Amino acid sequence: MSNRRRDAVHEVLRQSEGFRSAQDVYAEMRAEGAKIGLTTVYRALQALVDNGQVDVLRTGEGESVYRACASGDHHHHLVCRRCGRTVEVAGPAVERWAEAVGTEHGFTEITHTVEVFGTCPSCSANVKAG
Amino acid sequence: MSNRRRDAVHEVLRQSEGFRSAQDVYAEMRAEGAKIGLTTVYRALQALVDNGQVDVLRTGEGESVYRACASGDHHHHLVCRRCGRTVEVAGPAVERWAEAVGTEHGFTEITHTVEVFGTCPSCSANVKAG
DNA sequence: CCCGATTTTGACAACCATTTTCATTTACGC
DNA sequence: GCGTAAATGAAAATGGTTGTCAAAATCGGG
Ligand SMILES: [Zn+2]
Ligand SMILES: [Zn+2]
Ligand SMILES: [Zn+2]
Ligand SMILES: [Zn+2]
Repeated sequence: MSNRRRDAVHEVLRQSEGFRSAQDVYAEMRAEGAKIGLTTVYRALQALVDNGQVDVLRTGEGESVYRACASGDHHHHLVCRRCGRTVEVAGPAVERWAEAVGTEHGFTEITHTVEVFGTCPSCSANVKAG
Repeated sequence: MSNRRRDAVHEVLRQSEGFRSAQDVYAEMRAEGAKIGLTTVYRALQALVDNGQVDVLRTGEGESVYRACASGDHHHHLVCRRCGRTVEVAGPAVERWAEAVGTEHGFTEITHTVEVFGTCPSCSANVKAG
């Protein structure tokens, strides 16, 4: 099932370094002349998430942000809190730990969320130079 | 700096098993006859969080939920996705992993968020019993 | 093509947790 | 008591997200 709008939204995310909000994607597309509505952007993002083609997470301010990740497999993110640059990281150790801590307490169907934040090399440099 | 309202809100959280939303806490206090405003509940919760006396996290639906944790030290949570029952867990391995994965990519000032979800023993039992 | 059926779209309104405003009440120092 | 500063809360504003629904695009025969 293909969809032109959905592909356009997906493409915007592909061109992005880090996570982007729906409003943000919408603004960029409009700025570039695309004739698309905010509602459709939300729907496209939701569809991409449901399809596993895009990762989503919540910011501390309660905003959903999206990213087209290279890997379709389960992974986590190392995000620069200044510029948003994101690196995909695998963490077998964390996967095992989460599973272990869950079963240890008798819990089943264990899932987890893990995000790592920091200041990336270039942003650190800018701060020093700043 | 003491504060009657703040203590009342803190007490409600202490009596709770898992994380509670601001609206939820407010509703309970009103139901018990307390004469308090929603705004004040929000302010009290924020103050408790700033003071490190309460942990906060965001639900998938974008709602902030709060919990009075026994430990003031850095820790994480194992939360039952059905009844909300929460266990505080320490994870030295995760702490080291997060720090390592960050420095490995040249990131500094590394922080992280980790939450583990599952179905607790009693909820599993209830499901089987139907 | 032509038309009716189906899906997609998007302007606008509705939602809802949270924040801001601001007038009133309470607490504190003297 | 009195004056000042802090706390309170009702009501309005905010803002991201979702629901509504009629118009527009797409599809599939005939
Ligand atoms: Zn950066
Ligand atoms: Zn994982
Ligand atoms: Zn449970
Ligand atoms: Zn930790």
